[in-house]
Amino acid sequence: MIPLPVPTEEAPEAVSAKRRAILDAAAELFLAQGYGAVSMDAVARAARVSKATLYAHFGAKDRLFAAIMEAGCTAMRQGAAASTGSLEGRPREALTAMGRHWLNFLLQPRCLAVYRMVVAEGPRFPELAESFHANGPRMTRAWLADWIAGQHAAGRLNAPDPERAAEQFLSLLRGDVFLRASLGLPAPDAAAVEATVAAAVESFCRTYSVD
Amino acid sequence: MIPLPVPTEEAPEAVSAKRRAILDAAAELFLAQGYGAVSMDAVARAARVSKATLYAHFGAKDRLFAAIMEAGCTAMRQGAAASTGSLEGRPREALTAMGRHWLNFLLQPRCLAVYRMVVAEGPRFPELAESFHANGPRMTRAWLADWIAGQHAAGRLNAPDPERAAEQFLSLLRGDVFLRASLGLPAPDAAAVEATVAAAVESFCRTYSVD
DNA sequence: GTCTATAAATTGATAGAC
DNA sequence: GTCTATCAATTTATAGAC
Repeated sequence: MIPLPVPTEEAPEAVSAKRRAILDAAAELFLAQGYGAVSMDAVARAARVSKATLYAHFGAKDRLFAAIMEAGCTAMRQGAAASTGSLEGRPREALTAMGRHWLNFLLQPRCLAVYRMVVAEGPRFPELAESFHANGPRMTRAWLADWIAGQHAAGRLNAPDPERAAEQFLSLLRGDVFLRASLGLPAPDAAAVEATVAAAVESFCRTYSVD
Repeated sequence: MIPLPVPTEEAPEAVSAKRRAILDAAAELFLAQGYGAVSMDAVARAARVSKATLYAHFGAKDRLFAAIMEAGCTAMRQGAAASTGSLEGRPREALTAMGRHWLNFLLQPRCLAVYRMVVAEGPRFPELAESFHANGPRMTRAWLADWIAGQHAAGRLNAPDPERAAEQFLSLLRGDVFLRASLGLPAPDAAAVEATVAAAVESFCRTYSVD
């Protein structure tokens, strides 16, 4: 399981302690309670900083929020890279390992919180939704499609449309487990996750294996 | 066949005109802007009603919101019923018709808004998330699984685990199209929708057709 | 039931001292 | 850069008249 790094936009050395405290506190509050429910007062209190300091670093509430979420999108990309990087061996084994890795990444509370915020505040922050999709789902699919294309060329898979095949595998992986988790319903147990991965791999292989 | 519950919308006669106006105005505002961004003042203004009247009917903001969203969940069930009700004929044709219907339903602005609100406010309204999942995804899957089980028994499909098969078909249907739409990104065109449905049906049939 | 008017608290944001 | 103190606007919610 990949630990989702604490959202950090700037190099730790270059960030003052106050700014770091603000970013940490704001990330925790925003991701837990949403944009509208968090006041600048609450952020200042949690960061043990005055409101004036808060506004000295980030000019407005929406700019602070955007900074937090942008960092969250960057973290998404790291998770995607870690998952797709594990594509080795024959298709069935490679997909099982990658699928297990990716789904467990998606189900992390931090990752779910980022997803929830992007869905919730998409209309208010359009560029945030685009950044999230580009760094998360689109990038993962591109990497997976690239691997599938290689397997197709090598004759180990029969997938003339790698992008579509990648999309389908990732959709199968999310399944009801991710849907429930994104709604905040009780977390699924490890067996449910494993069963979803196994079923996704089985379905994918039946669809795209060489006959 | 699972009994098809009749949508329980409040009888129009039993609802006063003011209450109706409040519900309509609040639904439009909440679904468009979210819980935190909508003030009771704005609802009263949009419904052409005083705030005191608003509070006479619904004691507090969260109760009004809950009423709106509960109605939204009921609407989900209607959409699910309409989609799964069209399962007729041979598997491939039935699934194509049902899939097209269901995905187009999911992509409606109203449906997306409900989904977005449930995801966003799930932590604040836990019973809302449960109601949404029960009336939407879970019910659709149950109906589809029931149909799949019938096809399996009739020897037209090979799906020993109908619940899993139904989950996979619905996951394939959502695909990237629904993901993008839920994030508020530019709406997909009809061709993309149709291609997703066709690919889902193709994949499902390869996985679960009788050999 | 419905309204006008207002209470009481909180919000995002700033001025000015150090 | 950081603080205390405060502004003006807005928030949820409620009295009291009709």
